[in-house]
Amino acid sequence: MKLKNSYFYTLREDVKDEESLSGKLLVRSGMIKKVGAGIYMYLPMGLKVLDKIKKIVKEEMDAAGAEEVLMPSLIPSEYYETCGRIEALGKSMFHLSDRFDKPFVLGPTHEELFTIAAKSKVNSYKDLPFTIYQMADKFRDEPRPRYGLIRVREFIMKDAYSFDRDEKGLDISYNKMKEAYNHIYDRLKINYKIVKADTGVMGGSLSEEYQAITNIGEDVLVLCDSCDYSSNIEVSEVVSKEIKEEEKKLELVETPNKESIEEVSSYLNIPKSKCVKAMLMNVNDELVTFFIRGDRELNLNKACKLLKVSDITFADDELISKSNAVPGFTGPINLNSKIVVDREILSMHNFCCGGNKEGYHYINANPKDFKYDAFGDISNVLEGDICPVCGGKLYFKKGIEIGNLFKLGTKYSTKLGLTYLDENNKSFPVVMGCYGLGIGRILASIIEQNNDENGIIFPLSIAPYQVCIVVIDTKNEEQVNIANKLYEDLKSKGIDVLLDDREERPGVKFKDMDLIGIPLRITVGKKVTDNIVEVKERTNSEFTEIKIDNVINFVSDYLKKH
RNA sequence: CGGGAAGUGGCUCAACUUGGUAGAGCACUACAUUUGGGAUGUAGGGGUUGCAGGUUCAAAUCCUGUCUUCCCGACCA
Repeated sequence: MKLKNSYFYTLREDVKDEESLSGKLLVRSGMIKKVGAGIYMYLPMGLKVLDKIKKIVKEEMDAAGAEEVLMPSLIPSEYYETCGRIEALGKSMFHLSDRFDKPFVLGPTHEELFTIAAKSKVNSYKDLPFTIYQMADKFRDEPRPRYGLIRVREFIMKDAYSFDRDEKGLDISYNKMKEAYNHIYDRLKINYKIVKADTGVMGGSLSEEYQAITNIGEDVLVLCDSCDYSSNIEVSEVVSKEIKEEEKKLELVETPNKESIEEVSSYLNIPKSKCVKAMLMNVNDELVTFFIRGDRELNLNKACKLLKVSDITFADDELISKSNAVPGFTGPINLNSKIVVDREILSMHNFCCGGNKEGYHYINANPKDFKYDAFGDISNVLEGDICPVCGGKLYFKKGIEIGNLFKLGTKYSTKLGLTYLDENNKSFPVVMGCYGLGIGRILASIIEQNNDENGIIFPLSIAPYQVCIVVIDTKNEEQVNIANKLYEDLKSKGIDVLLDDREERPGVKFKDMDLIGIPLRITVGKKVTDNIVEVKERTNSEFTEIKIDNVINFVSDYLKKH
């Protein structure tokens, strides 16, 4: 592509609309433009990168034997009713209706349609297994779109679905996809981790996430310093060691105006880990008090699962007033509300907790001192906790979820009647897996991971152009001719090349080429009279002088090596 | 939805506190001098100050409402 007479533009300053690094760089480099919160246009340079990511994904999907299809985005609501997902997906679905008031949704995820597609094909066990996928827009009414392309409301997702006769088959299909994903993220040069995760609204038994490691990450990844344990904090198991000690006598002590764990702990000089804190919550309009160790946080995801509910919120004053709980001084002893305790509490001794009386806490409380309705692992892991696998020490990293794998099982096939007949003419539901990956989010993650003060540093595999040629003096005919010749020659070799022939000062062109992250730059300047041009890598401040005749070979070799 | 911040030429901001009819930098146009890391000078073009209402002789500025965007919390690729 030649930049003169092209749409290409860049901005010299950050826009105030974007806070994330990748968002700023994408907008400044003219790759995307915001239309509304979480809605963006992809402009030529950005689309070029997007297409390269898509191409890699497609190549690996095809290599894994998956076949591409395309599902609609506009879908009659009834398709989502069968599996109860209008309810499950709730407000995150965009609803609309046609002129006859028939309800439609914009597809937020496509398990149902893929299951229905599979029904057309599957009758016998001989029709299995197979995997189909698509690369299409998804629409989700996010509560809070943010961070540029990282959390948007309309996005391109590659979603694949595997269909097998049994769990064993699913394992094979699943692992094939996992391998394909590994190839994809390796080729994209992403620094990622695979972590265990929650199955969420998709349902099923196992979920693993591909997480790009970045500081802007929305997820906390729990990793172990001595084994390869890795898990999203939302499902990471808390393992605590019981410290045996002799039980002392329960005592109610005065703690005037000391409400928070922080205050109580320092007032009584008891470590936070020897305090128990109460979380007064609303579970289906019933007050439930959760008790966890003072230095931990309640994990709502785990709590919901334990109680088999979909939502837990903070209780309001009215709900709290129905019990004898005193906010700031709530403890499990003689509390008349439903009580759920973290199982860790049951192995603690002589701890401090609220006295259910304004200005009082108990010390030396023990599990035998109170009753509870349920217990389980309901709090978040802390850094330094014990690894549930090897006993090593856990530490955290932040990540952005850029892909995931689900073992769906038979949730959708059962509800939608996707069954096959086995060798004995017996009918069974098909066992499904689903595999998603966000194209735009991958783009954003790569930029989050690869940049410097001059802009984006794209890996060769997805750079909009592999090589750019900058003409220093566009009025110098010789320079222009040489640059054009190099451009044509590189192009004829199938190399993705960009010619900056704009009538701009050299500095402007250098800055722009750096900003958009082109890996290799050829500068055509004064030395053309000696048959010399310069070649420079985006990541290197040094350049190499090269005979014009050798440029093609040099570039070809470079691309082969990297 | 709760909490915080902000909407002024294409972009970044000033003027708002203390009402008097909008200004700078970048970008753009023309000319000149420049030309290897976002040039300089001169002269220009471009804004119903998010929208609607109100107060006032007079509103970017004060008041009310409303919309939008960003940031912090519950969702997810």
